[in-house]
Amino acid sequence: MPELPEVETTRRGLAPALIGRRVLALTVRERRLRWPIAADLEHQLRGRIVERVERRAKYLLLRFDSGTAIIHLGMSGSLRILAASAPPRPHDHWDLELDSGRCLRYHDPRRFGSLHFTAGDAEQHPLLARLAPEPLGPAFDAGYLFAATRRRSVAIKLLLMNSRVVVGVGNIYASEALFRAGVHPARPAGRITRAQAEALADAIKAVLAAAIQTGGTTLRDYVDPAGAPGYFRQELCVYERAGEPCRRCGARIKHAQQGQRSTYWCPACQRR
DNA sequence: ACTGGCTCCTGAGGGC
DNA sequence: TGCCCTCAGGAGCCAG
Repeated sequence: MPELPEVETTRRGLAPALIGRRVLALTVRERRLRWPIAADLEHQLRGRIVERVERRAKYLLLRFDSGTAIIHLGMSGSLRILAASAPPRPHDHWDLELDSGRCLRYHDPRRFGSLHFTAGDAEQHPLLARLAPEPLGPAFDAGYLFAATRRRSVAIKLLLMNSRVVVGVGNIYASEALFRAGVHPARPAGRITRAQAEALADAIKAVLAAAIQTGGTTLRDYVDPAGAPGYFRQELCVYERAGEPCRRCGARIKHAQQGQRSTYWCPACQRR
C-alpha cells in the first residue's frame, strides 16, 4: 500500500478539493473491496458537506457533520480528483460526486482497500480503536519505542510494521528506517539497545518526513490526487536495490524474505 | 500475550 | 504466442 507518506500526500491533495463541498451522490461500481461496501452508504453520504480531511495511520478520514467516512487504500489503491464527467476506467470502484462539478474517484486493482462510514466517534471504530501512536507525533519517541521492544523476540523489522506498536510504517519505510539507523532487520526486537532505539525513532521520523516532502514513493500504482507519482523512489537507499552498491559504503545490498515480505539491508552498515 | 502463517485480488514480468 | 510461476506500498484472522 501506500504507506503513511503516500496517504498523507493524498490527504493534502484532497483537502482543498473536498472541504466545504457537498456530496451530490456516491456511485459504487464494485462493492467487493476488502470488506463489502455497506448497502446504505449512498444514502448516508448524499447531501452531506465535507468539513475536514484527516489521516489516522494509513486511513483517510472524511469528516462530515453526520459522521466520518473511513478510507483505506490497501496495496494498490489511489484517489483522484477528476471531472465528474470523466469516463471510469477498469478498477475505478466508486465515485463521490461533488457540487463543484468534480468527483473523488477510488481506483484499486487488487481491491485490498476499504470504505466505511461511522456516525459515531471514528476513533472508537474497530479499525481505528487499537492503533498505536502516530510516528510523527510527540507520543512516539525513543523511550516509547525502547519500552515497546522489551521482551519481544520478533524481528525488529516486523515489530516496526505492527500497527499496535507504531502506525504508518510499511514494507518500504521499515527497511529504509533500519538502514538509516544502522540496525539489522532480523535483530530480535528485545535485543535493541537504548541507543539503537533512539537512532531508530529518529530515523523513522526523518524518513517519513522526507518522503512526504517529495510526495511519497511510487513503485507501481500509486499516484496523488492530481495523478502525479511520488518522487521518493530515487531517494531509497535499500528497498528494491538488491545487489546494487550501498550509497554509504559500497557493499552490495542484500535481500531476504521476512514474514512473507521482502526485506533489504546493507550487510556492512547494518550489523546483527 | 506473542508469533508466525494464510488469506483476500489483479497484473506484471520472467522462464520455457 | 501461451502457460505457469513468483512477486507486489496491507493487515485481519487464526491456530499453536
